[in-house]
Amino acid sequence: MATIAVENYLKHVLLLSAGSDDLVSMGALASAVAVVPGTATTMVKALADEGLVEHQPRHGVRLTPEGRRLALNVLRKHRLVETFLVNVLKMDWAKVHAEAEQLEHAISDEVLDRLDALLGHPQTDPHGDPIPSRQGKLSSQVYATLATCVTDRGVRIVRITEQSPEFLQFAEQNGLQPGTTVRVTDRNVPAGLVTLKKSGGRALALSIVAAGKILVEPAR
Amino acid sequence: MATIAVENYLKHVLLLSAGSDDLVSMGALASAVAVVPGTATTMVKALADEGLVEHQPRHGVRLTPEGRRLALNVLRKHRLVETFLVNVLKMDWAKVHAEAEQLEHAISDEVLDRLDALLGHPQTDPHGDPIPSRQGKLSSQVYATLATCVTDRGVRIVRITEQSPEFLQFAEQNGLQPGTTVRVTDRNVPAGLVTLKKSGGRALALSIVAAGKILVEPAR
DNA sequence: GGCCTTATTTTGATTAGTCAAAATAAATCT
DNA sequence: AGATTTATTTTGACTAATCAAAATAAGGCC
Repeated sequence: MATIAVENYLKHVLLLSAGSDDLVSMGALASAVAVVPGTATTMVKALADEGLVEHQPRHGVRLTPEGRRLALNVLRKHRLVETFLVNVLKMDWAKVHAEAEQLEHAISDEVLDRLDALLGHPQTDPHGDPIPSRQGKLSSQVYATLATCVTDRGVRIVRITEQSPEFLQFAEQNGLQPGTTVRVTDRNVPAGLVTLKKSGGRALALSIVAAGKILVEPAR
Repeated sequence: MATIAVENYLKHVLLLSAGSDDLVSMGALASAVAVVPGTATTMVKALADEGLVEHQPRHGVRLTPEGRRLALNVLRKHRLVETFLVNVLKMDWAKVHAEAEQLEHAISDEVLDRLDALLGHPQTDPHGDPIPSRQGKLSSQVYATLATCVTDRGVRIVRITEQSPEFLQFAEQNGLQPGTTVRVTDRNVPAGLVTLKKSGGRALALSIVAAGKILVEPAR
C-alpha cells in the first residue's frame, strides 16, 4: 500500500498537471508538497522505480496510468471528505482543506463509497471542484448542483440532468428552469433537505436527491 | 504533536491497564501494538523521556497524567468513529474496528466534537464500551442506550436518565419502563430516528435524543 | 559562443520506527 | 541454592523520508 507521502506526491503531480499531460517541474512539485527540491528528486526517482510516474531527469515528471489511478482516488477522498465536513458537519469552509488533507490518507474505499452515497453522489465539492468518479473519471467542466453549491450566494440554474417528465414538470411548476437565479438558504444533509429562495422571493424546499439533479453556476 | 506510533502505544497502555494503575508488562504491550519486544522497550524509553509514561525497567510501564490525557483522547476518537461508522454509515460491525484504527489518528478535535454532537453525545459505542468524555472521564460501568446499543437484539431497559415529568410520562405511556425488553429494529441517525419493537409486538419510533436517555443492557 | 542565472541532482547526515539476535536479569522449579 | 526457563533490554543494522549544501546541467543573454 502507498504511504501517506507517496499519496501526497501523486496527488500534487495530478493537481499541477491540470488536465494536460505536460511534465510537472520538480520545483513546482517540491513546493507543493513543501519539501526542498532535493527531497522531491529522491522521491520521484523512487516513484519511477515503482512505475507510478515517468521521470525525465532535468525536465520533470508525469503520472503513469497506474499513478494517475492512485492519485485520482486520493483526490476523490479529499473532495468527498471536504463535502462531508461542510455539508454534514457544518464546518467552516476555510478549515476543511487542512482536515481533509489528513483524512484523505486514512479513509478506506468502503467508507468512501458509503460517504459518497450519504452525500448523494455529488459531482463537485462545495467549491465547485469536480470529484473524480469511482472509476477514475474526472470531468474538467462540471457544474455544482443545488446539493453541493455554496450557500447564501446567487447561483444560476444551468441544466436539469434528470430527464423524466415527472421531474421536469415538478421543476417547471416550481420555477426551476435553466436561467433562473436562486439562492440556497439552508442545507440539512442529515434530514436530506435543501431550502432555497428564488430572486422573486418565494422559499422552496426540496430533497437532496432532487437538488443534486439541478446543475448551477455562480450568478456572476 | 504525537505521531501515529506514539498514539498507538499510549492507547494500548491505557487499554491494557484496564482501569487500575498497575504496571503493564512490556511483552503484553509489544504484542498489543504488534512489534517485537525490543521495539517496545525502545519506544517506551522515548515516551518516558517525553514524560508520557513512567517506565520501571524490567517491570513495566504506566501512563503519566499527561500520557493518560492523550490516550483517552485517542480512545475517544476511536470509539466515536466506530459509532459513526455503524450508526450513520451502516457499516458491518466486524469491519469498523480496523477502519477506526486508521481514522483515530487523522481526525481533529474539532471534527470529533461535531461528530459527537451529530451522534447525540453517546456514552458508549455499539459494543457497550464506554466513550471517554471530552474532559477525559471514562466511566467503567456505563450502559448503552437505545441510541447506541446493538440493533436486532433484545435489550432490557435499565434506567431513564431524564427525570422531567413530561419525559417520564411519555416513556410510561409507551411502555418504556425499566425491566421491559425491547429490540431496536432500525436506527436512522441522519433522520434522527430510532425504531423499536417491544416483545409484546407494537412498533414505536422515537428521536435519537430521547433514545439516548434510556439506558439498556443486553437481555441475557 | 561563452558567461551567468536558475533549476535540478548528488552527497552526506539526521530522525522515527522497526527487526534480529545476543546479552542480561528475574522468576520458577526441583 | 543452583539450574533452567522466561521476560526484558541492548546492540547493530535497516527503511522511509527528510534537510543542507555542494555539484551539475540547461537556458537565456549579451
